[in-house]
Amino acid sequence: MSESKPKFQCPIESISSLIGESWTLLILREAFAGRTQFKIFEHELGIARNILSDRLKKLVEAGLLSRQTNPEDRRAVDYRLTSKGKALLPSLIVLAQWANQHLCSSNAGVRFIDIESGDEIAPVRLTSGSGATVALKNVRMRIGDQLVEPSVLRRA
Amino acid sequence: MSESKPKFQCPIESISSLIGESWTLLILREAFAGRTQFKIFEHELGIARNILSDRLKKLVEAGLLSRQTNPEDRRAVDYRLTSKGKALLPSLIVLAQWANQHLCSSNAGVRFIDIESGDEIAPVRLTSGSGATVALKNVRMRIGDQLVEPSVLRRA
DNA sequence: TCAATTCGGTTGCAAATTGCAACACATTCC
DNA sequence: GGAATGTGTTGCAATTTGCAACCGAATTGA
Repeated sequence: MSESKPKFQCPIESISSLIGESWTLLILREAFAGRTQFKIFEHELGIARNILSDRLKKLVEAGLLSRQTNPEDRRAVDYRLTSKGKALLPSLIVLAQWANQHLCSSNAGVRFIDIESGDEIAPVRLTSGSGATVALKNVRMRIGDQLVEPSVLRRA
Repeated sequence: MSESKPKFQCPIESISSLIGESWTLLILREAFAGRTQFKIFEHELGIARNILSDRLKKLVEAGLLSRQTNPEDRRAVDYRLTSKGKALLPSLIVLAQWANQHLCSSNAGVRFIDIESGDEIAPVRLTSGSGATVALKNVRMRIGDQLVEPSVLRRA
């Protein structure tokens, strides 16, 4: 009764079970900002320790973070982004770009820059196989081999 | 005691308060798939009606969805993506691309295509101002005017 | 025309999740 | 050795979610 579409394993659904949980996206932000320690996560986020513990465990299980005792202080633990976790950075950037444009009036928020050029990462473009830019209105969702309604972007 | 960084309004934080809530991302998926009715959302997602009601209200308040009585059946309500909501599509696509690559073993999930070319939307690239591709390892987070630790992408 | 059905909610209550504070265990510092 | 630190865990209160029953307005249909 709870699943009406068991046919396809949906990527949005699977990622939703990760970042759709409270705190997880913010923990990832901290990880991308270079934070690795439990104590730092706790302090930066103001999150309850049991919840932080739970989220870190889940992120490790999901393979986004690695958990390793800090060699210099064996009380401490380093939570580091795995390559799988790092691969999520573009998502974070696109989300931040959207939020900077549509939610945060001031532009003082988090930004992402290319250390080689010093430039800020440019607004992400959707492209087709040929590399041509694809306009939002020309994007359709395909589920399995079936196109969903073209009415999605009809009205405001 | 809960906020240690009140200086900057963080875009990740603001978007986390939206899509970091259970169901919201899935509701948006359904909206992008062209669904507009309460009853359909409920049926497709298997979500409790009070929660669905709450989430739709929040999405309308946040300006991602518009709420309009259906002119043909005045019992029904159309929830439609606003332009602000539509602008979130690239985020959804990038998240889905990540999940398709890193979470969903089978490639049978949701996909996004360009109706002009018929091609699937290509993997999103990060670019600098000049349009050159930026490698993940060259991306740094900037908070306000301060670069955060360069150690982020150090080890696996 | 008037009863039954549908749509989009709301309400009350049980179950699950989150937050808080205290505790525990190993390591490190002094 | 004793105190402090880092990373948890545990128990309990508060909040959120899920479920089922109810409700009013609009529609259907006999």
